Amino acid sequence: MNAPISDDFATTLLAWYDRAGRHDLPWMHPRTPYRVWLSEIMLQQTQVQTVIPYFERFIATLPTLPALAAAPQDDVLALWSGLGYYARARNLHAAARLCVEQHGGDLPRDLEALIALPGIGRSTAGAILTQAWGDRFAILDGNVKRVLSRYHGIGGWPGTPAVEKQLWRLAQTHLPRERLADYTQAQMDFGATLCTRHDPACVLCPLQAKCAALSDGRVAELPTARPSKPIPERHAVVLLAEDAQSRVLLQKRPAVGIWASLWSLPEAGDHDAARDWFGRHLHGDYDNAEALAPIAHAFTHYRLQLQPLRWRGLGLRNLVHDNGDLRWVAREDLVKLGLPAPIRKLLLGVAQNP
DNA sequence: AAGACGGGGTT
DNA sequence: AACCCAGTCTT
Repeated sequence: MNAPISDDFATTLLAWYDRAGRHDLPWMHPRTPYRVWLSEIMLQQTQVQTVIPYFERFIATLPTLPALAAAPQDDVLALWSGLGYYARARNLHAAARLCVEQHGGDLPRDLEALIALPGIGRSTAGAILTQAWGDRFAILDGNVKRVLSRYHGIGGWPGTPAVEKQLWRLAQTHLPRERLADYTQAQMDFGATLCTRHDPACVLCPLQAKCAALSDGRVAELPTARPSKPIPERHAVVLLAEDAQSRVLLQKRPAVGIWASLWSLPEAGDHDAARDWFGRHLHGDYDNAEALAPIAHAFTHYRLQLQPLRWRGLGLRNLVHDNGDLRWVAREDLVKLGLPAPIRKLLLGVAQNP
């Protein structure tokens, strides 16, 4: 199956992009491979308006790929702090170091070589190659899945391999011969601003005459939603220990699991475990704790209830101090570390209410 | 094939 | 409260 010489879908989308698309996003000026890559990683599962301030801060601090490669992981995670999906930051960092070792400090201009880097899958590789160099590759992100599902009337959850394979084939078929960077951006903008999940602006849509979902009255039900599952709830106690200088005791989380490699408060599964941890690490009276307001934090796959307990004027037991994963941190140094969003919020709140 | 992985926004 | 979003990685 060969792509048509001139695809009406792509031509129409490009014309729409010229008058209604976004042409001034921060990573477009200048549009370098490194900036495109960083933006695409940040944009995975995250919307443009959320990404922009993080991108600006990140690129101002680490303006080049070699600068990223040379940075400590804690600095990279601090720049990512609050954006979520922290594996993206760890993979980005590792990939930058691989580029320095294997590709002369540049991002490779090759689909398979890009996919071989951690954090870059087929869609992100295509987005990088089209936007950085204008090469001819397809993308298949959430926007494109939604647009193609509707335009072609494709049912079935796009997360299933059969549906995804079909969508990839259609995405490939529609590729224009020219203006690949604009075409990639056009699809994203079209999905994000016109062909939205809820209440798409079909009345304004330049593809309305050929949209299968619109003519069949199936716009609202395509693409098929992910099967829903019950969300479990988990509870934990977090220990907010302060020393005589009001520094906070932080612990680096393990390299795997939720909030991997971020700095957080010491955490225990329940009060017995919290008391045990306190006794082994700190001088003072566990029962002298001040119970702060519980924190509710929602993830995609579970809900977390955190009970913060606060002590002041504590010291570490001599034998446990500083094996690398425990650290007293001054208030003003919190911004230098990668903290989970709810922990950062808690610590900033405590700082304002001493 | 299914689950893990964050946080913010929308409805 | 449920669902969604510029996905990728692990098992």
